[in-house]
Amino acid sequence: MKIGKLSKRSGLSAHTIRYYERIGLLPYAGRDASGQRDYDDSVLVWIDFIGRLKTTGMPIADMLRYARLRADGPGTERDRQALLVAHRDRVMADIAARQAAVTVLDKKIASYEPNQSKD
Amino acid sequence: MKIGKLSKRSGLSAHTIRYYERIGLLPYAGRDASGQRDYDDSVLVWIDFIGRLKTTGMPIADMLRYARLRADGPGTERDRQALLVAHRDRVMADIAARQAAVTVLDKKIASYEPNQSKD
DNA sequence: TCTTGACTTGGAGTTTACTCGAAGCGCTAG
DNA sequence: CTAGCGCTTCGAGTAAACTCCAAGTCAAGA
Repeated sequence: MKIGKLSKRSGLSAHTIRYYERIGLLPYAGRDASGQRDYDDSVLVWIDFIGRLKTTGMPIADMLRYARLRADGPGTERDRQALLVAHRDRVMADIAARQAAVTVLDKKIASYEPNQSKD
Repeated sequence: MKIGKLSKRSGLSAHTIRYYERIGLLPYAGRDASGQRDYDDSVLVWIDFIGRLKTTGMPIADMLRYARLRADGPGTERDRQALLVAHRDRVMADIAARQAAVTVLDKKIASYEPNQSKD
């Protein structure tokens, strides 16, 4: 699969895919005879995972640390787990803060309601 | 209250407070005899509210639109409500996406657990 | 054969939201 | 009375994460 196809399938722009490769967030893709990147489906799994990290607000620098541990292979599992646990805890706190904010928003929204039921 | 005190009480830096005033997110503060900003407590309520909007990822441009409607006074309630409702819906979708991501993270975290209970 | 469109690289530009610096003025504690 | 802190304005600088551009290559279809 070439970069255009991967772009469509992953939802990332071709620009972004090259950028991610450049900074090391995506593994260096093999090139075909004419120098174009050639991907197999397995990269989609990784892109989906880093997409989850991104959705939850992890900075690229942290994703890179995870990616490097992963690339270092066996022996790094504990570190990888610790990294994810710390992140998950931050995410849960963040979700709680957003939910609290929604409560405030809901009150404000209700306050704009013409109070039609006074009985 | 001067800017230093407000900074401590609001959690925003003095720089940020001036920046917010400059762009119109905070109302133009009255100055005392020597030209220094003088605040009363009511501004804290507004700062708290825009803090909620910020927590939920609203861009400053959108907060500005809300702030302007608010400044325009009566007659804009419907627009303000609509703006907040649209935002709240986005926030709820966002929270759901984060929660789904946490589920994925939890699975990944569990997969790093040395599987000690096999029975 | 010619053209079209996707691809390559390196580097520059963009957006958002701050964040800081410079130069200067005024209140207050020692 | 003077040192120093906190304030003023305006403008420049920063960080993150893309996003785009220029110049060139390559393969496939009319």
